[in-house]
Amino acid sequence: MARPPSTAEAVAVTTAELLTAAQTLLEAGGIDAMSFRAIASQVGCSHSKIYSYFDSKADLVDALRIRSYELLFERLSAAAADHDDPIESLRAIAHAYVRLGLERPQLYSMLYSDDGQMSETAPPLLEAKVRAIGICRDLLASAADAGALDLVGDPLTAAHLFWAGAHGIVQLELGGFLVVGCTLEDLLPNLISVLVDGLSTRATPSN
Amino acid sequence: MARPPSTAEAVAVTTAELLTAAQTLLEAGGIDAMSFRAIASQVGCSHSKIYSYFDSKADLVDALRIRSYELLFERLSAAAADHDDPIESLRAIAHAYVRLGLERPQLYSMLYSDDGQMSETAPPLLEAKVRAIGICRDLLASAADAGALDLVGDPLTAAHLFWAGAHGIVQLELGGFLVVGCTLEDLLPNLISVLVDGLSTRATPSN
DNA sequence: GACGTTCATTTACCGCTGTAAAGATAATTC
DNA sequence: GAATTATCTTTACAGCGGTAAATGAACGTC
Repeated sequence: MARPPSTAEAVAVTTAELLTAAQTLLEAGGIDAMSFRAIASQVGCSHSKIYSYFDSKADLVDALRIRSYELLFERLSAAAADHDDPIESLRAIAHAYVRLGLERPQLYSMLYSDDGQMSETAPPLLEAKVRAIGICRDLLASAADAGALDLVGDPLTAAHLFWAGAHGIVQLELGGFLVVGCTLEDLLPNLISVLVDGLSTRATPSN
Repeated sequence: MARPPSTAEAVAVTTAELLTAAQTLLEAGGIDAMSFRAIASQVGCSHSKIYSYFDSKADLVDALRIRSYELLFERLSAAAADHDDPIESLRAIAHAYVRLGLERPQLYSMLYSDDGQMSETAPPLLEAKVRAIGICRDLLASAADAGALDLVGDPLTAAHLFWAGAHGIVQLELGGFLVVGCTLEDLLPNLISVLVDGLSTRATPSN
């Protein structure tokens, strides 16, 4: 009777194209360079077309956040899989986390920029976060089970301490907050050993 | 022979008025509510007048950042002065830091929002940061001197760990990143004790 | 094959932003 | 009062996110 709507596939393809263009612009020129007009120009369409795929700019940014959390998840998973010892895996994911922040600062900053309040796309965003921090929590639990760590609190709280510390260090570095005399190369190993030591009731100093 | 330029006092007064209006708007309605036109409307002048006192919006925001760092410095100083024991002062400033973030989220978020690159007003901004973190560094040094803490690294690095951890926790809370089952009230005491314990070679578990 | 119908896209417009230049005002000296 | 100069307001502009009307293209039906 009428023209059938686009297939879900076609929509997904276009959505991915838009997100890729947005990400490219973001990483090349910062958040201000990621305008609807610039995205449209990049993919060769009008800016109004984007509204057929995202209700608002906040929604597009949320979708880009989810995508970035999945990238983070992959990086952390790969880093964790490189080691058998859970403590070594913890070190590895901490380094991988910081590395992502340093290599792709604009993408990283976007992860934590709260454009006003939580948007409607919040549930999948939360899932992406939970999966990412779940890696850290599971490693801590494994380390505790294996006796390599005497965890005082629960693993989830401990994982949040790792998360907060790693994020804090990255943000201090990216924002130029590190006071002269203190470098990220100093901070990261210190943070890891301090957390590993401090999270144990019987602290055993490590390197 | 001609109209004399405004006195430095008058300029300072108007500058302060503009900053106060900007801060009010920021804390009431978020960063988007802090437009030049809104600021001008608040102080009763035209929006272009602001350019006689700040070269750009980035400069105005930088000035507001410096002002906010001074507020942070005062809060931390007051918190530290409340105790004789440097370790207790450390706990106090950590709580004061987090409290400021929770009480004034918009102001706090602005402290760490890097509008593009470092602006021209960077030097005074850096000074404000150094003064703020200096409080923490001095307390750590005092604790180490008094034998209350066996500091492994130098106090400045340790202070950055406190800073990074506290900032990370605040940002996780403000951004709604805390996974269900983990609250800020759990995290903050944990962070403090973990850092205090972990920063000592001979860790002595505390509450 | 021409016709409506329906979706997809473009065009045009709105109010807003930061910014810059032009015009008006106010304050001083002669 | 005239001239001068600093300050302020007005006006204008390009770009933004967002919306609605106008256009274009693909389809099922006759």
